[in-house]
Amino acid sequence: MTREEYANILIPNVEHTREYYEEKYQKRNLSEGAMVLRIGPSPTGSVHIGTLYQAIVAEGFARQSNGISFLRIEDTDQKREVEDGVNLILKSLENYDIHFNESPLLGGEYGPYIQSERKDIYQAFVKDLIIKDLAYPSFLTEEEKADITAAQTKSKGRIGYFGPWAAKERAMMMEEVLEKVKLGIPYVIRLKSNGDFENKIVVEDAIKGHVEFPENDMDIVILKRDGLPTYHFAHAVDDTLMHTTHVTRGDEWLSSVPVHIDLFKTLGFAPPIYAHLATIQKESDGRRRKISKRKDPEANVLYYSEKGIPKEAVKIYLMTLANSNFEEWMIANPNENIENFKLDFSHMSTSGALFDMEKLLNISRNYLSKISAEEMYQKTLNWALKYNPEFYETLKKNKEISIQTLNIERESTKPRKDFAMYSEVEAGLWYMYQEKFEPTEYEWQKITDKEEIKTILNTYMNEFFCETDTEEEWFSNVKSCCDKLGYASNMKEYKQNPEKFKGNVADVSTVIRVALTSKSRTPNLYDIIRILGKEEILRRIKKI
RNA sequence: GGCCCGUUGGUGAAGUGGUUGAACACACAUGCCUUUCACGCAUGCAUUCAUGGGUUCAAAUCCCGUACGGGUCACCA
Repeated sequence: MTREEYANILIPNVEHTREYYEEKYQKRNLSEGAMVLRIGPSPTGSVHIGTLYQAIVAEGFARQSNGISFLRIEDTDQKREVEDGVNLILKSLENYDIHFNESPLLGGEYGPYIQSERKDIYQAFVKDLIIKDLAYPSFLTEEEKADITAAQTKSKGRIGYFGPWAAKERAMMMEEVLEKVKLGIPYVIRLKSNGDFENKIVVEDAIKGHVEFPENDMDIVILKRDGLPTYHFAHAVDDTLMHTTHVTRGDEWLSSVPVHIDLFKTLGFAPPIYAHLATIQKESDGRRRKISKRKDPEANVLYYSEKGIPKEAVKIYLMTLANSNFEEWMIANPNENIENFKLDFSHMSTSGALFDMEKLLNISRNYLSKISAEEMYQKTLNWALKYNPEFYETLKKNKEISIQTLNIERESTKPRKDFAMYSEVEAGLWYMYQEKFEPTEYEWQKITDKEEIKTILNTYMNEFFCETDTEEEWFSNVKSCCDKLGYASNMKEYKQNPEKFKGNVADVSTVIRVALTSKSRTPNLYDIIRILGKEEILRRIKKI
């Protein structure tokens, strides 16, 4: 029996050969320096913040080098796959305006872009390795594996399937193997590693720099019982056939690099450039760890949608984590599109950053303060449609007043920074709506005496209020009102002799403010008065 | 346990042997401005770069040890 016939029995029904696929996926025709990067999420649910981070990085490098970025769904673990997982990923990334050149939806010359649809490709390469005696079937049961690990732990040796531990199965005769196959004993295919643990290999990681490892000598599984490849094998085959130039991925993969180098060598491939990104971390109970979807709500990108944290802010924040010089660049180029920032591996952190919600919200506040009131309204409306239907209706009904209110002190060089999330907008707008103004309490400050409040409001409305006043006129009228009632209209004078006055202009303004809005903190009172209009003001004052 | 990576204020960090008395941003504190709030402005916040040694005229930067943190050692990615 030839090795080819042998391989055919071990991996039956493989349509094409390795040569066929190598011929099919020709080198990409790209300009000098063009980078090809990929992002390979598993369809295990909604997108992780780390996946978004990697997507931004991969897409950015590709775009800036006139290269290619593509999305490849890594669904070789069918147990973990969730319903509609592929769609969830596609939608979330689209929502963040990350545009790949190739993906399962867009297609492309190097597809399929879903690993489970590439089964034949992997098997063709595995078959080739078996023919060349570089891979072999392994019938090891769970118990046998556990026994090996136990023995290795006991003798304080290295853990894994290598050297003496693998010798027996490595040396198994074809006949013996075929007999087991005939009996229906399940098996996987393992790599027959030629590595030597005593040898050192050196890898130049684009981020971590010079890293030295012992050579891999583990006979790792390359094809699982279900006929699908392991991550390691799929990585070597796919990134070669898809002509990836730079593999960006989380640094939890760093210690797998020797395995991957071994695989590339055995397959006769040239390895790509690796760039291991530090993972985003989270601190809990005084310990740092990788941010996790299971434990940390903010690890899930859906969280930001729900809270109404703008996607633009999330992207900016992730950019500050990606490149330490990004923030400075952004301050120096306030009107530039962030996509024009040139990413650079040398400015990427080698150690994982703690996720900083405060910082994100600050970025968000700045971002939202700079967009137009119209845009702010529209974005809030979009958010509310999905997450706050009641507020959506109110917003829709009160479009003009909402935009006017959102515009208070906005179109200046130093706009207000009231909102970090769309979900906060309601708290800043409700008191402006006629039908919603049913305050449960008034936040009176220094002046709380009912009679005094009444006096102030009546005097102001009857003698000093004029609907057509400019802001200067308006405020000077407020001051006149103060003079009449024994309050200081000039703050400096008041500070010099506070005992000479009942209070000051701030106290009087506050009474008017609280009477009209129920709140002690609001944007500019003059603008609020203009927006509400005389009729509504009178109604609100009468209410008190 | 083996292997690997990391360690500069509360946080992200700049820093590549000598204008660093350690930038910048967030947070925090105080003050100023001010009709509230927000904005803005000013000041403060690491006598020191995990730690011990070494090299050097000179070290956060180079070398070695130690400690601590993280990752990995699956038919998961």
